[in-house]
Amino acid sequence: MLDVRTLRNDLDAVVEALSRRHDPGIVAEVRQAAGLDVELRRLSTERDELRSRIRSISKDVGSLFREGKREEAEGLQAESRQLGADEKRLDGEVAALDEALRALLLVIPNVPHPDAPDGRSDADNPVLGGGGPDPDSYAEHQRVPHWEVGEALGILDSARAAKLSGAMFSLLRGGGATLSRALTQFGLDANADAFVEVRPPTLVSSETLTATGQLPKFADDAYHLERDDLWAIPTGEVPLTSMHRDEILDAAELPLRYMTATPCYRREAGSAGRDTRGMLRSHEFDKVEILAVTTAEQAPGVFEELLARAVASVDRLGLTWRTVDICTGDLGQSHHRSTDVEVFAPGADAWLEVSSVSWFGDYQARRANIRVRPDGGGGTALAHTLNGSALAVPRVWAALLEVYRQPDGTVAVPEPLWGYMRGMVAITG
RNA sequence: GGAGAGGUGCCGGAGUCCGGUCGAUCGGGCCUCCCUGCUAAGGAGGUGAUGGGGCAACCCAUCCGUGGGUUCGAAUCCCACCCUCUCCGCCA
Repeated sequence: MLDVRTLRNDLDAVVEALSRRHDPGIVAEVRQAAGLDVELRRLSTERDELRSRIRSISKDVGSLFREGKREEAEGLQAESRQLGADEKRLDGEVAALDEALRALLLVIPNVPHPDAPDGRSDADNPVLGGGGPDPDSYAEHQRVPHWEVGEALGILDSARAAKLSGAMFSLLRGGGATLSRALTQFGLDANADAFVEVRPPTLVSSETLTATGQLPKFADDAYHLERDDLWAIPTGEVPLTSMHRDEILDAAELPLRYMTATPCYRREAGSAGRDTRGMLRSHEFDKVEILAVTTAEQAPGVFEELLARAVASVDRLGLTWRTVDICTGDLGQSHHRSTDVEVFAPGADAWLEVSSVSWFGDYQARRANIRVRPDGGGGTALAHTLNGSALAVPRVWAALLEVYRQPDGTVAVPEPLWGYMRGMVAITG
């Protein structure tokens, strides 16, 4: 959520920044919010003045009664009753305005970072760099899509997954299941030097899902358990960010770094028919997430660190990777600046997004009310939050199946994973 | 799921029966200063958040789990809900 005060003090700058998202509706919402804010302050000042008078009259009533001046006190009571009626009416108006303003602020997206490249869609995202084998260097036997490789080896069973839960769920077995778990462990171990492992709840309250920005705007994308009013998390970012909700942190203890391996649940409401084959898009998948809570000053450096870590893991696995700078039109609602990491899947002949490293500025911290007390003491400031996938298990799993497919149809296990595979160095079905 | 106890400031803990001078006693912690070879002990003062206004000193409002209600006035009375703890039940 944006700071209303920036709308108040420099509306033009906010409008200019948000217009880079190339969505005219947003600008209209911002202007509307600025108008509500003016009205809200006018009315709440009026209300506060009334309250102040009521309080002072009430004090007088108390002392008059004690002095036995009953009649005088009753006169004041009548006056205060009158003021009370006005106060109640005004307070109702203020509450309604406040709610309207908050509702609007919750759907207005974050301002893009000045360095975020301008663009309208993912087609405009510039490639920043890359590594690993040349995408053209892959041999014929590696150009088989993972869903065929997996089904042939009997380690991916989409039919049975559909029997249990419907389309877009996956069921892994044997070496496929082990490989998936190995990737999770590998992703955690790669970051354990600097990140505290957390095993959070994966069913969370509406409040928690609002803090990170999924609610209210993207309710259709998440699974909701109505009876208990709980939501299945779409990413580990959700519980990790809310861990410090409504807390004031000491600047000296920042940055806080957390990592978590969780299942992620997504309804994929707008993606029916896209990537329906294999492991590329699924209602439930595993992911290792890394996250940091920082001061504003620390944020840019930590952003680079998270990105470097996301890249390091796929690079160690021997995959072809590239980083993509997310342009203003493709930036997520809460994102201030984002870089994606993609790996090349020679069988599917596609670049797969395996990580999105994002800096949220104070946008999430304002929703979540995560504050920082500066080193020398003094007033609090909002924290900055950043996160990224350290390892999105199914897509890396998919790329590995294709890249490491041998001419005989078996899949070699890359060396960094050997220790997690119970001695398996190849998946032979 | 059943029964009971409880949620107050950075922490502990009063206040709630009997509404007013209670943003809140007291203690601890923390900060500044004084005293003292150092440290400890001792003494004095200070110490919340949020919103609004003001160049500033400062002023106004809100906050005692949350939301309603009663009242001139609510931490205190009434209603609903949430959470924590203890015991019982159930259970990976």
